Amino acid sequence: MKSSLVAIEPNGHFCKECSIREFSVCASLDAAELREFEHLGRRVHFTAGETVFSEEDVTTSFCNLLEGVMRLYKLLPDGRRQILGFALPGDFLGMNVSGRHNFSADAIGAVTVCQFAKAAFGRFMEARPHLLRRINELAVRELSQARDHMVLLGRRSAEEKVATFLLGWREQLIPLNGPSNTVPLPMSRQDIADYLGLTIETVSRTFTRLERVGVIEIIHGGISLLDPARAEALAAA
Amino acid sequence: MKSSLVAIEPNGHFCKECSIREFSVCASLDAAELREFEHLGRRVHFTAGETVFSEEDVTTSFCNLLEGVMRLYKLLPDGRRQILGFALPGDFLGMNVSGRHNFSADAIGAVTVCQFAKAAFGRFMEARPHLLRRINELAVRELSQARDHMVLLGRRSAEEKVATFLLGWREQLIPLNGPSNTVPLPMSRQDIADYLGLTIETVSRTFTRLERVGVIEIIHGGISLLDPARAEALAAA
DNA sequence: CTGCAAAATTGATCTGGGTCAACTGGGTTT
DNA sequence: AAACCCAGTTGACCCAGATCAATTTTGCAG
Repeated sequence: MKSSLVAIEPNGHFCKECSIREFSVCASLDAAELREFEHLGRRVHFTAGETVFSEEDVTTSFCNLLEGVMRLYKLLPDGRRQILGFALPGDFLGMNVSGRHNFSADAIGAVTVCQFAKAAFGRFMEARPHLLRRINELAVRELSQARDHMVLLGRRSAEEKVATFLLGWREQLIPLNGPSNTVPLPMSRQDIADYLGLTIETVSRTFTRLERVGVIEIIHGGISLLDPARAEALAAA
Repeated sequence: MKSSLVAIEPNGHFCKECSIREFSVCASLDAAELREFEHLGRRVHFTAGETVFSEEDVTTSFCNLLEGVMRLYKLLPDGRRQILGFALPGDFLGMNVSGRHNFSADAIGAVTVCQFAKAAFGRFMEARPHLLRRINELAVRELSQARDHMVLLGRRSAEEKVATFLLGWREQLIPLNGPSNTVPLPMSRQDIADYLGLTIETVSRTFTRLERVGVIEIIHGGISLLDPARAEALAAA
């Protein structure tokens, strides 16, 4: 699980060709700034299950997810896990106020990130309020998602949780893959359970029930959303 | 419940005498800026149970809580409620990215806020990156709290939830009242239940149980924390 | 003080989702 | 192709916390 051997590419990378440039923090930078910016970041690869950073680690760098999916989570001392969310390409990770990460992040499958030394990034941002504004915008959006998730965790039934998750995940994938009723689920059932505050068995049973009533079809590596309207209704949106 | 008659003070208010200046966003402003800033805000009073703003309302103003306690919450269509948190003096409310509030806020008891027109505040902030930085810092701190609360809602037992809440609320009150084992609880049992994802009966029973084992004493308008160490242990921090 | 309504507590019972355990099936190793 | 592994599914049973139903307590208005 621990990140042991990590490939770091030599710094021959150009932001202007970056696939996520228009989604991420970098979207706020102009051509001249990008040229300076690309010297700050270096691409780093992780394989399935590797930990990119851990809660309570001192934050030495921020990172921008380029490829792959990550799970963001917190652990209780006795090992109970709550997954806070799944990160997708374009997500910017590492902002905090204490100087330490306040959650952990693992690669689900292969992952590439663009890593920035905290100090250098901070200096670069110092003189560029538009970058700060962009980061603030992302933080506020994330807060809004966190609030929605609190409602889900505190007040929704298992079936509502699963339906809400499937619809929300489909939504999250739109900027990457375009809209589709075929929803890939790269994370395990255990990950889904820990995201929804359920057990793996309850998630599995709920999937089967949703399939039996014709709302979804369980396919290899994901689900197919057969009846989105019905799913919306079950989600009690 | 709806805010009907609201007292608005004439604008004879000076920031430099404001009780929360050093805690809140205003902490980032210098004397000259404060003089300009104080023309933007106006004090508004609310009485117990009044709604300060509602989810989905277009955001026309931000506000800074000056006195009193507020509950911040979201409702599901069928009336289930999740309280996201309790706001205390110094808290800055209203930041969002969609132009609409993404939660509702009620006064618990009498409340005074310092209200800023969104446009004017935005213009003021435009030229002052340090204010933006301060707001970002508050957003990031709030995100961290939201993540902790997700863990509580998704993975903790009723007893852990209640113990965690009491300790957390005591902590939150320190900047206002100083440290104390006498913890006022201005919110109702129902509010606590909706904050913790429990029912009012479970909260009540858990309080009684904690009292029976000598961890707390239930007093008028709050509790007294008799055995903080034991409470920490029950909270499974 | 009296009467009433809202908030809180307590008890009895029920149930959604957890726990424990067995089984299935696809993928990998030998 | 046999042996194994591990994620996922399914079934049987259980229990923490919800629900339902009285009380009891508190806060106030008259």
